[in-house]
Amino acid sequence: MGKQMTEMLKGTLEGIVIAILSVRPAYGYEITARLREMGFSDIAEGTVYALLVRIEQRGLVDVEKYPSEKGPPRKVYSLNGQGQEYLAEFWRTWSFLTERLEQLHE
Amino acid sequence: MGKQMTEMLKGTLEGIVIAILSVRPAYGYEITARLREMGFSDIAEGTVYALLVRIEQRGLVDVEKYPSEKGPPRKVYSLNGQGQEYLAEFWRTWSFLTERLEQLHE
DNA sequence: CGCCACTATTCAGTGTTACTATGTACTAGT
DNA sequence: ACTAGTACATAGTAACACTGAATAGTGGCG
Repeated sequence: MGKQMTEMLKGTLEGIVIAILSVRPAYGYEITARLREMGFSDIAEGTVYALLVRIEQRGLVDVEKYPSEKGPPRKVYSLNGQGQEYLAEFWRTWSFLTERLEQLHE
Repeated sequence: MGKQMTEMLKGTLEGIVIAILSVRPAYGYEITARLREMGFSDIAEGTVYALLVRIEQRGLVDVEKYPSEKGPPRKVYSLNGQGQEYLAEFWRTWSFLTERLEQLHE
């Protein structure tokens, strides 16, 4: 992945993952796969898991473990109230930024 | 400034400053002022100067010193060929990101 | 059985970036 | 002298995504 993308993802990847969770609960492996489908082909699994630990510690998501048919149990993350607030704030910040950048892009 | 904005600026602030320079050459103090006019009210001067040092070291800009009526000489930065390439790449990356996020935002 | 592929999570170490909080330096106005 | 405004610089910090590996469970194949 380009270095620019790496830097630009800082702050936005978190929002992206939380937006994914706002649709419906999901577990790490699944989220990674969905990101790849979206075109973020080079996001490492490790990156996603680290991010999930962070948002869990901040209390934005609730976690439950479910057995998996294949492999270790899944940790399923679901967005809670705080997470939804965070998401709303994320979209506000994002809109602010896109407006300024569109102006610059002419 | 919000923590979200701080993180989201990583990677984009550089692009914003370079986009500003693509319009016409400018010096640090001036760029800071322009950012504030744009609504980035809490971007510290130190942040901008550090960023300018970085992009100079990467060879994206040319630098010339001009005496100022008030205060120390101005370091005027102007975008060179490499900088323009970088800017083009920046817009491509930004477009990719906005497309995915708009999809998520529904 | 032993090996591989796929599923699923975790973690230590690294590099980059923006912020905080200063410090330096020059000029003009009071 | 003192203050305000202009202009640049920098050491230290926090946060984030990446690299590269390790661990663990299941099923299929030769």
